[in-house]
Amino acid sequence: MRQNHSKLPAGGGTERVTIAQVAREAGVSKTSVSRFLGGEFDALSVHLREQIDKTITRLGYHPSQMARGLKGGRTRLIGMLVADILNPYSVAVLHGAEAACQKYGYTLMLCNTGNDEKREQLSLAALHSYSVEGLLFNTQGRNVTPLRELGQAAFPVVLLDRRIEGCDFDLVGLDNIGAGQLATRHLLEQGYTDIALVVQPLYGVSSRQGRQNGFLQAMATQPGSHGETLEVHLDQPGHVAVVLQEFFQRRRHSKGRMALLAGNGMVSLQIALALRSMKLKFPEDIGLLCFDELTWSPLVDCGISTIEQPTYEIGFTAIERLLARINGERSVRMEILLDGKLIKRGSSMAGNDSTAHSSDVAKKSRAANSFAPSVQQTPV
Amino acid sequence: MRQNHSKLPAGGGTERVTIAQVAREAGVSKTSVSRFLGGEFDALSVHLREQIDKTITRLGYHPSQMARGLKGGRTRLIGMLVADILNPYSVAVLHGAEAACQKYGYTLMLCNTGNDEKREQLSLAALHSYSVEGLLFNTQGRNVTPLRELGQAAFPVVLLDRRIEGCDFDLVGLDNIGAGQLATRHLLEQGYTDIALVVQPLYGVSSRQGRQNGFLQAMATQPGSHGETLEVHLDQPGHVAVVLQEFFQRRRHSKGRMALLAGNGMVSLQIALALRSMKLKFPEDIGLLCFDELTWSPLVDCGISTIEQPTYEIGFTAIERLLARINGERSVRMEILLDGKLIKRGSSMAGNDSTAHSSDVAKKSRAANSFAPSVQQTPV
DNA sequence: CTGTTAGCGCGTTCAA
DNA sequence: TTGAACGCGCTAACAG
Repeated sequence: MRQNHSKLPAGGGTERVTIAQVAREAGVSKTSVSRFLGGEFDALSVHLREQIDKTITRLGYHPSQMARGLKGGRTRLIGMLVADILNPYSVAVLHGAEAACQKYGYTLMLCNTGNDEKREQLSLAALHSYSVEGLLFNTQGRNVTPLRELGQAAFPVVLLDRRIEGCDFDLVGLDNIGAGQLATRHLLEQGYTDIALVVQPLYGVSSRQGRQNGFLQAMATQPGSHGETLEVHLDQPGHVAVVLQEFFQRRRHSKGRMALLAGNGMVSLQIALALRSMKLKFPEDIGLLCFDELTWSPLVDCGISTIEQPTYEIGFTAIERLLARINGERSVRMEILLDGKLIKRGSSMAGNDSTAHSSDVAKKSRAANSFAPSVQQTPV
Repeated sequence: MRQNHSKLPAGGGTERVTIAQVAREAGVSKTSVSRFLGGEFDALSVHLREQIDKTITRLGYHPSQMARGLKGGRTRLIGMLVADILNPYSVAVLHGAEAACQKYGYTLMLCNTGNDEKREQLSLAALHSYSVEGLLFNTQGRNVTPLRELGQAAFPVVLLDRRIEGCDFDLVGLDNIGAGQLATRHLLEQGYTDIALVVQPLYGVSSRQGRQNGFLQAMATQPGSHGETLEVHLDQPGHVAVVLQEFFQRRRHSKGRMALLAGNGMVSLQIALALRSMKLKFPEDIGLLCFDELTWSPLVDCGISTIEQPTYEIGFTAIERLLARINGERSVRMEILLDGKLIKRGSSMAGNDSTAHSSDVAKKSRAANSFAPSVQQTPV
């Protein structure tokens, strides 16, 4: 009888050890084992406890979360919807979120929507079908009807980075306005007066709008400075170069010093590629400051100054917020905005009286072959 | 009676629509609904079919995968264990894997082990407890006992990138030997004769060993050339700089032209940082070729030459392989090795008679402040 | 073609 | 303290 617990009875498949087997071998009832698992030790005699403990480890028993979830709804599953897994920001946040899940005994179900509404819907349905206890959400705010339903049902959802119109979910992200101001002030202090914020289409994306607001507010404090927002489409190769080119031409009569403020990591990359194709160097020709600290930020030319987001913390905190909701917290909507950190590098430090002014930049950029050839494309 | 299907009966919680409700409202039995879901249309009258279809959409019914899995073991869940989610290679593979999962109607449960054995064990147990149908595995090959058990139980597992001693799981990854040769031959053709392969500790990691083998084989074809392998610890800040320094000193009497071959993306980053801290430029001072194409490869100085891996395809293929096993394929162990692609950029193209030779490099590197200060640390 | 019945592995009453 | 019995939502035999 002692050798009867072979793990490979017949066919190749792993036979699951069930609570019933444990109970039988330990000579107790299923309930006792269940209680043991649930930590209700005060309802078990010491003898039983030991007996069960031994049997469990001997058989290598692991309770089935499936069955467990089926009963009480505690699946210990959290779904995460990511807009674009190729976006380093998303991955960095994912890193923190996964760590938190592991800490609190949850498991992450990951879906990448690739910025596709349809896949978003499908993923949402899939996650729902597994009875995830909550959702971490980071996607385009388009077509929010399914989201609204979740909201009405008081289903636990925490938004990452972007607010969504008409949904009162908790949000964890960056203090975008503050970060926008921080970035802009730094550029102004360095003597830049012609500054362009380069972003992907603002269309209702609250984080982008927040950064723009911060940017505009800070610009407004400096009379005589000129600030404008450039929208670029990252899915159109070479578009960034064209937009920059136009900007340079437009400002060719300006006496001011020029700088670019990249709205996020993916824009940064495209800007860096575009500038290179135009043979423009920073900070000599133009200043540059980018949202999102990336591994390669220190590496390009004299190093790119950045606004670093506490991505790991954002992900970790978001999960904690979500767990609070899952555990029944009913307080009003919460918004946790963490601070960005300015990392100064060469790209924004031209010194106070460098050579190049707007007119020079325009000339130079015209001279170079303008339309960025073979720019490596990284979809939005 | 028609208005009776409210989704929010009482409390805030989302009440799940069950198959029983659908059956009741449609006036049929649960079995019929189940058959409908399972696509057994030939066992249903047209009338029933329509009735069920309507009721399902009206109620917004979604079958519970939990309950479904509990019964037949088809959870449509796949677990993925990632060694380090901060490693761009892992993320790129994840991207492909997730896409494949979505295509085939599976959902991915993601665990990041952070190269920690303990977390690996825990994650394995967690995934098992959810009855994942298969496992995508990419981690250190240490402590493989739990893996072996899975192997004996014929549990579907596909290995990513690295083979594991004593386990006969399918593998999808790069043709490392071929890629190593490809890389080395390119450097030799460009006139480099003193080449160092810089890798993280080889310790049983088959992919690293494969690349080294390819490297050594290619070096052996070129008499008079010198090749050596440098092991670096990425978790020790500045270690790369020290190792390179020592290499330069060791080769200071050589007449040959020097090049570095980075063993993966994370090593590339540290090498680039180290060279910069030593004020060494490529390709003037030293040639550089890196495994793993990264978004920033074209951006650093004159651009870094790379060996690009078909990461998306690796992830996608791995899932397909796994599904084949899940669906009962019993053929012998398979190894799918995809080809790397050489992307030539400035860092390996010094032209045939550039200035710098080993002796100069040694001198120059000594002159600069050698111990990389404040090197941004990115753990292994 | 269709419905009835019996579990899947577990948590949770309710008695003993 | 312990155990028997029921049900979670679903699928799969087995009848009709």
